[in-house]
Amino acid sequence: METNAPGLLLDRETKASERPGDHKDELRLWLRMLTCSTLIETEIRNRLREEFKTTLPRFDLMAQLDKSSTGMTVGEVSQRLMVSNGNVTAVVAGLLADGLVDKRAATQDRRVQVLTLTAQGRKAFKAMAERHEGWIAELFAELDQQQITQLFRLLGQTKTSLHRAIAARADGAAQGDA
Amino acid sequence: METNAPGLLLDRETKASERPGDHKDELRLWLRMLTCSTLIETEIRNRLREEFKTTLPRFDLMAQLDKSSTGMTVGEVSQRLMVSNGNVTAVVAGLLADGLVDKRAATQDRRVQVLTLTAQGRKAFKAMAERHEGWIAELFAELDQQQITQLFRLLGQTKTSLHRAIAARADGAAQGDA
DNA sequence: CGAAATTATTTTAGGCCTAAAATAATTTGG
DNA sequence: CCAAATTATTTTAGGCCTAAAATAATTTCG
Repeated sequence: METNAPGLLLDRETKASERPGDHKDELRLWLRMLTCSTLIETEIRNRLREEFKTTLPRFDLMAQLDKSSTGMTVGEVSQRLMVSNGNVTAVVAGLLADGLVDKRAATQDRRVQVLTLTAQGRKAFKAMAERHEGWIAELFAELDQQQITQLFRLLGQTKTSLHRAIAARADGAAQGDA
Repeated sequence: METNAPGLLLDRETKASERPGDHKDELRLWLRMLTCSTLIETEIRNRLREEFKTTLPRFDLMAQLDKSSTGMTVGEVSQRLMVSNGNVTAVVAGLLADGLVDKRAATQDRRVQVLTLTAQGRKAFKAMAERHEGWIAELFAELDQQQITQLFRLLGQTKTSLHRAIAARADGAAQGDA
């Protein structure tokens, strides 16, 4: 059961109580998470390039559009992907040139550009998404279902913690501005 | 204790046994991990820019050099940071210009460029590293020591799984070449 | 109504990053 | 020895990404 026996792992990894003001564990955790993310991202980039001659940003953008039947605005895509508006504009330009995405001004508010996948885009995405899902499963293959669930849950708590810490600091900065 | 009561979370998240060939859980896990990494990375980039007028790649490169007393070659830094040699060359150019890093050809093998932090670079890094460690702790503040340890361990297993899957595919490709 | 403020997107300038080609130095094997 | 192969780094061309400024359209409110 791997019970965290005191005197073994814990002694070497978590003696926070003995080191007040020390936050090395959090740092090590972050570096390890970054390593995992980078390994996955790099591998997926390579495979997308080799098998589909495309890039991760393009794939990610198409994935967002694929989830929406009615199309999405530049701003919505930008928020979902956590990238700038200008970046969406640029990536969309490439997809437009390849006929994978359609862009048109909304009829009621002509500031807004609505993006949708073309039929070709939907077809291309479907093929890529299927392979992509398999690649991810391959990469996580050594984790069993329980570990996946556990990791998913811990990352959920991490996400909550991050959102709160980031919001708290943004509030502080806004206060400072006033 | 959050015991994973069947019928609640598990029913919605992990019915892999009922969906053969389905790998949605791994995909969701990856997307959540990516969200966490991106949130942290973006926040750290912003704080480094606002408080120290520097960038994450520069900070990361200085962090590597700081850990080495004798200096590191371009290739070693490139491997540790998981970026291309060319990228190291470019980032180092900026740090050289700012007097934070020193670069000199090794005496015994003049192909090799040895990088070290200057006194100014070490001092600047020390100040940033201290703040950086605090920021990371802040971001993970809502996780207790046990959750940190657990997450660290699960990510360790993930890392192993990733390395094996990536190596396996590289081997396959090498076979295919022969 | 119409000027000012707001909102959505694009443009611009600049840094990061990669793969592939080029350069430069060293090692190897005939 | 010396030509070929190898190794380390840099250069090049091009895509991604951001912040800030610019543009364009809509909304608000006096």
